[in-house]
Amino acid sequence: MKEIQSNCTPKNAQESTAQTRPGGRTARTRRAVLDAAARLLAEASPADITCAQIAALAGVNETTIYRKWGTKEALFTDALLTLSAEPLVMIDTGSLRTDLIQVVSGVADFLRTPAGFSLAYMGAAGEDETTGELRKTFWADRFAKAKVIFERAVARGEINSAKHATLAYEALIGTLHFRILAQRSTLEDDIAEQLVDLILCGVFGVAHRS
Amino acid sequence: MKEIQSNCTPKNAQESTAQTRPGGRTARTRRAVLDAAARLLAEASPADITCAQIAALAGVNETTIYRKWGTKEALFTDALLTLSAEPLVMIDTGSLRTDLIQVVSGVADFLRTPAGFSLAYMGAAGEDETTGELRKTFWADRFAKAKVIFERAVARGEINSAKHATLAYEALIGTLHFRILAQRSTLEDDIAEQLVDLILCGVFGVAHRS
DNA sequence: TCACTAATGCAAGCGTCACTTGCTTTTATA
DNA sequence: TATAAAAGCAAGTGACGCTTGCATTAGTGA
Repeated sequence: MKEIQSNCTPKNAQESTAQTRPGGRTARTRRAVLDAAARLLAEASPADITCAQIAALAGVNETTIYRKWGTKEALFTDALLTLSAEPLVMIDTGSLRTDLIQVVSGVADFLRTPAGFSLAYMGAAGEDETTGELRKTFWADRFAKAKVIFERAVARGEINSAKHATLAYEALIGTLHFRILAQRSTLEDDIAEQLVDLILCGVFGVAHRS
Repeated sequence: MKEIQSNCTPKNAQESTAQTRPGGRTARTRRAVLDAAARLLAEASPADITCAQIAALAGVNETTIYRKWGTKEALFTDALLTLSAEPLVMIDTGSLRTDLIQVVSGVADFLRTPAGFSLAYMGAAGEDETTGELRKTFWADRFAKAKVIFERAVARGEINSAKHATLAYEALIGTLHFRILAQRSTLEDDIAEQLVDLILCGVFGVAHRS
């Protein structure tokens, strides 16, 4: 019933007739809507934004939105993913600790922005199938990238195995989300260092220092 | 405008006239509604439950709900808090590790239930002032209790200071919430041990063992 | 350049649901 | 037993997600 094709994959190429027309206008409209959504998400929570507002800001008819995305949630998911897709550099900085700090502070920076909050919010509150699909692929991808960091550390001889990569990454990122969503509190500037040191050395290790 | 008094505190006792009448019927209605809400929350997500359903199941008029709680969200918050208030034992088990495992596995058990999921969900997705107030006091209370555990560990000589108590607790519980909400995945039976060992010994400590 | 049709606009409407209001009825409680 | 708080009842409001049928615009292949 819901045919969501945010990317222009002509899935029903079964019979000869179905032609898509992704040139000029379609792409323009799509971008206008996603931009409008992003701009609104920078000022309000997804729940408080209506499709009518997005359509108006994008200079597009509301109907178009529903025809292209199917549901409001699918649109937000698309918009937020577009925003979050860019960064997340994972450069080899020479040590597990600095590698992790780099990633975690990047995520923290994003979560401090309204768009970042909205992405976390949608991830937690979304109910659509679209969102469901996405959760799996999104986090699977992140965990895979995190694993690379830990495997580099194994190669360096810092740790013996990377088998705690996923749980450690979950703890790092999960704490950030927990702060932002469940507590609705802020992230300190040095939250990345704090967390990484805790997860790497543990309470015993960290607490014995001072 | 919204006068929510889930507990029967006669806040407007300023002038002589305002009388509350908390006897029999009021308490009965309140309990019926909270029970109905809890029963529905065991089968569906808060977003999918309507006040009409709750009212019907409780054998109460919908108007009564709005007069007593003001908003649907406030009602759910009240219901879920009632459910979560009971357990959370924090017995001194003799070591920091077992103390933490006890608490974390208790929380994990709760989060595996529909009510537990709903509480986490409401905590993350709720927008009401009611929910906002609650977030602060709820977590402040939990953190205080967690701190006690760490202070016992200091007294035992296990660690030097309890200053990482809150962050460690946030990492433990945050990871559980992150699993349940952001990933919508499950919690393994031994998730508490895994997490506690990670947070206590760190990746370095745990990874070097095997 | 022109015909074809995908993509969009437009207008009207549907259904649900949170929430309100004015009035009547029930029932604690002094 | 009288008073008024608490609950019932009925009707309604407004917002909003989403749909539909038809007219209009504009890519695209010939």
